[in-house]
Amino acid sequence: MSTARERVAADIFFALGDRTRLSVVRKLGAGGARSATALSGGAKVSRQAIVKHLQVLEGAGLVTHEKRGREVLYALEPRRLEDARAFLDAVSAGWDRAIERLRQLVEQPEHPPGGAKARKER
Amino acid sequence: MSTARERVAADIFFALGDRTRLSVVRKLGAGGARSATALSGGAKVSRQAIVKHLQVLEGAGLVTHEKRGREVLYALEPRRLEDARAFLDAVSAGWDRAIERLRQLVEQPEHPPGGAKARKER
DNA sequence: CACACATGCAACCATTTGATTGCGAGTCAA
DNA sequence: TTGACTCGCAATCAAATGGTTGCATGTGTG
Repeated sequence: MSTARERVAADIFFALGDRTRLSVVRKLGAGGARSATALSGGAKVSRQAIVKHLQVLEGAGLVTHEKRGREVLYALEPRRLEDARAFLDAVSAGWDRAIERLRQLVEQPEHPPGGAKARKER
Repeated sequence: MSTARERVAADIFFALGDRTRLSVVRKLGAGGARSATALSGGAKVSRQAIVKHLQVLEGAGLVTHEKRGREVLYALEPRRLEDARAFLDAVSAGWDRAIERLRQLVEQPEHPPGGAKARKER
């Protein structure tokens, strides 16, 4: 039952599936922890928009926050990125196996398992 | 810069950031090419919903379609998954470097390497 | 204290998303 | 030809999303 893990993966991918959020993730990955105000500096959207995006990222577990005096620093959580990568790897691996099975069927059309799903020439 | 690539990555992640679509991707990865009707068999949504999701996936380059008689078979495009993984790797690598720089600053606050790069936090 | 700065909260808005339904058209087999 | 099956298109709709603005609160510094 990969349903639970699948939901987690969907949350992660959803969080990454926005240009503004992806830009935030890249900035955090490249430069370390920063505040929402600092992050909104180079962005084209307002600070509040950045804050909402950070909340989405944190909801997906990709980011954590820490109060530091009067400001709040957000930092990347690279383990979550690892989870996303694991999902991609799993799908890719399954696809490779499927391709291999298909090739074996094509190269050895001895006795198809059941239904005659053969293609017709017209 | 990386803006163009970032947009592509965002499209890929967006396409993967939906539970129904992610389920479709996993099914295609596990079982090979299938039609939209076949994919909607086990799903909780209608065929048209699946078709729309497949169009989103195809728009992100994650899936291709091929007409096969009266039905249309959709197949996974694993190279696009590779692109997504590459992005995750790049962010993780950048994060590792950032951590390393930070640790060096903490352990040796004497003379930072190089010049006055960008350690002006506000 | 007073001021500047950073955050938090809430209301509000336009657009997008995800999904449904109905119907017309193409394709295959009996 | 007829019937069964699959696909594509269009209209429609509720909810989510991304964004803004205004204002109140908290925090550090001179």
